[in-house]
Amino acid sequence: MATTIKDIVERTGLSLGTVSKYLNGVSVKPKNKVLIDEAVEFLDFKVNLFARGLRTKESKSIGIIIPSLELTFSTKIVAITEKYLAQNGYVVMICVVTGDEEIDSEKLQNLVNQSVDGLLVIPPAKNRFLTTWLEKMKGFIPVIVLDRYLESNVVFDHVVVDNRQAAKKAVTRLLLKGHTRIGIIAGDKGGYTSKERLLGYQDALNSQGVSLKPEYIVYGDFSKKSGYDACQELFELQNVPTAIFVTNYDMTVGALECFNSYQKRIGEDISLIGFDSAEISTILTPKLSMVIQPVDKMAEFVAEELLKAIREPENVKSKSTVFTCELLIEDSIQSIK
Amino acid sequence: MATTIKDIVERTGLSLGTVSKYLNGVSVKPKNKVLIDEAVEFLDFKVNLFARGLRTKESKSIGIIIPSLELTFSTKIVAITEKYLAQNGYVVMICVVTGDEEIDSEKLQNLVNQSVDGLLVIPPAKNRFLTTWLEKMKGFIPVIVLDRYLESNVVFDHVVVDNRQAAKKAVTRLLLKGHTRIGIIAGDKGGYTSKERLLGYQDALNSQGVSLKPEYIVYGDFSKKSGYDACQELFELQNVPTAIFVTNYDMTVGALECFNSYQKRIGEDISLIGFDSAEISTILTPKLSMVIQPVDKMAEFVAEELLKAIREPENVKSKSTVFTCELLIEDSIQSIK
DNA sequence: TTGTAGGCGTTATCAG
DNA sequence: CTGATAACGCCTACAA
Repeated sequence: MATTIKDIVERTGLSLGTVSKYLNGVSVKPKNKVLIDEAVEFLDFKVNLFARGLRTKESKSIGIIIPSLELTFSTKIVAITEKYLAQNGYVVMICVVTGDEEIDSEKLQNLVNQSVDGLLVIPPAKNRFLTTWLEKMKGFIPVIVLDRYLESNVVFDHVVVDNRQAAKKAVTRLLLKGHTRIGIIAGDKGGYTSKERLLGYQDALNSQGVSLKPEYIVYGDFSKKSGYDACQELFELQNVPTAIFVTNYDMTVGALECFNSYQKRIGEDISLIGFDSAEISTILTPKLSMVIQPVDKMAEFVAEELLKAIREPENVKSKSTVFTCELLIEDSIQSIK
Repeated sequence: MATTIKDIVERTGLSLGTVSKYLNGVSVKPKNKVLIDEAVEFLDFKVNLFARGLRTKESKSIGIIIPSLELTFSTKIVAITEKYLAQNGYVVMICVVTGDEEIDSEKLQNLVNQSVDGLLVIPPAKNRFLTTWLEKMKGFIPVIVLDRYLESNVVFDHVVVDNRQAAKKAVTRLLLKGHTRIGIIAGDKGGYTSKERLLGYQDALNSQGVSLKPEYIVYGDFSKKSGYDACQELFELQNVPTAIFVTNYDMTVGALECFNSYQKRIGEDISLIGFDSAEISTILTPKLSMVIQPVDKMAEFVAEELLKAIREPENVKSKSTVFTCELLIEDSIQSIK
């Protein structure tokens, strides 16, 4: 392995400084340029990032902290940012956090030990520990937080979606189709995203003058299983809702399974709107209506933002950026006759 | 940032060597132990992996090379290995390769520049370039190849699934239900996985004495769209098959969309067996029959294997490990009356 | 534009 | 068991 700058020096007869400088973009005599290029090629030279990092403190790597890789949302964010960052010479390190402090603290430790140049974070529902950890990190490297706000006195750079508006739009659509008994499968009671989506639900009811029935609000925890359970709860009400709004992807899958178990037909028996992934929509009969987050745009935005922050740390100001969701309407919602 | 061993030295009055050794597990006087521990705690010392790496050549990181993050198979492998490796102090770097030589070569370059300690590879269909690149790497760090064999004179450590057997089992099941007009949506013509699964299909027909009809074999490229197109092709045959076997996840999704477009009912109109993901199975009505790869087991196995290879490079021998798929039977296949 | 030399934070060797 | 000292490979003043 290991051909070093010294080898280049030997082959070219130039000095260490000159070679190093050229390798870092400082201009040298055209003749030497050719000389070095040839040597680099011939010796198959690669910089040793350890040595470079020891001096520069830069690792050319980005840490991505996510709650799971089994959620299309996180996965897509990773996929797209990886592509973008790679184009700029960065490598992406994955760190899946669970919310369990003991496990997470060690993993985060490993990550920061690698001296990542920046952090992209999709916080899990339970993020107390992560938040305080990030507060410490923020002093040293850029941190961008995606998807949900962190409850912290420190101001982070946030990129989120207009959850409340999106939920309102979805539920309003149901109302306009004549539904009044509308169930909502909300996320965990405390969570920001969860709260916002629930507020949107209430907004919609309010603005259409439909009264809120508490039994139609069921809480899950954004997991598939909780979606199933919540859906079941709704099915077993005296007055089963005529439409259900599920507020994230996994719970949508859970609810669909529940529809299956109870042999309820989507649309015909009960209308359904899900969240997040268009892909799942198209394989169902009828197709599923969905609130779609602009994941691609968001991912590209955060990647750009992060690179900017790394390159020009001086003029970074933490701000909130809000993206708008789209409503995909299919036959899974039908009019009440 | 940056508290270094020197700071510990200052605080404890010990020497650099002693502190470093203790930090690396060499035993020291109990009294000094306490002293160092206290200082580490107090000063919040963290090793600088740049400096360490410069000496040891180890980065405590693993590179994972995958064709996509949007395939459950790859994603799951990443998720599970990340968990396992993290427990052992390793960090995971993602590198998505496309098959496009120009892009890939740069990304792979970045990855190896990070001096990863090992490589976990799920090769894309087009892997000529990757293969020659891996051949070079194999001399320096452990490489484990997952999912498909590489066509190379160099012997790699391979972990695959009994594709042929699995396909045979699936198709046999269809035959036993009385189907004789069985379509197969195969992957790309050249690919290893693709070929094996097709061979299994042929095995099944042969062993049941059913003659092979070429028009029932349609090739895709393992992408969703190609699954749709292939399925369409089958639908438009004079003699539409009574059952279809789709040979990977994405094409299964594509085929399902096609069923939707053509208003074909799964099971009732045409029986269907898909590949890979149990999750998708349960949200459909009727549930989808599937060939299920033991992803979890495989992932854990490769992670262990890789760590072993890193720790004891001396007694590594490249071998092939084959895992067995399971057949999940649901109502998406029905008997021919 | 080029060359020289010092140091980044660790580990490893070798005496003590 | 402990302590000094020399690398590891690169960048970056500074001087030429």
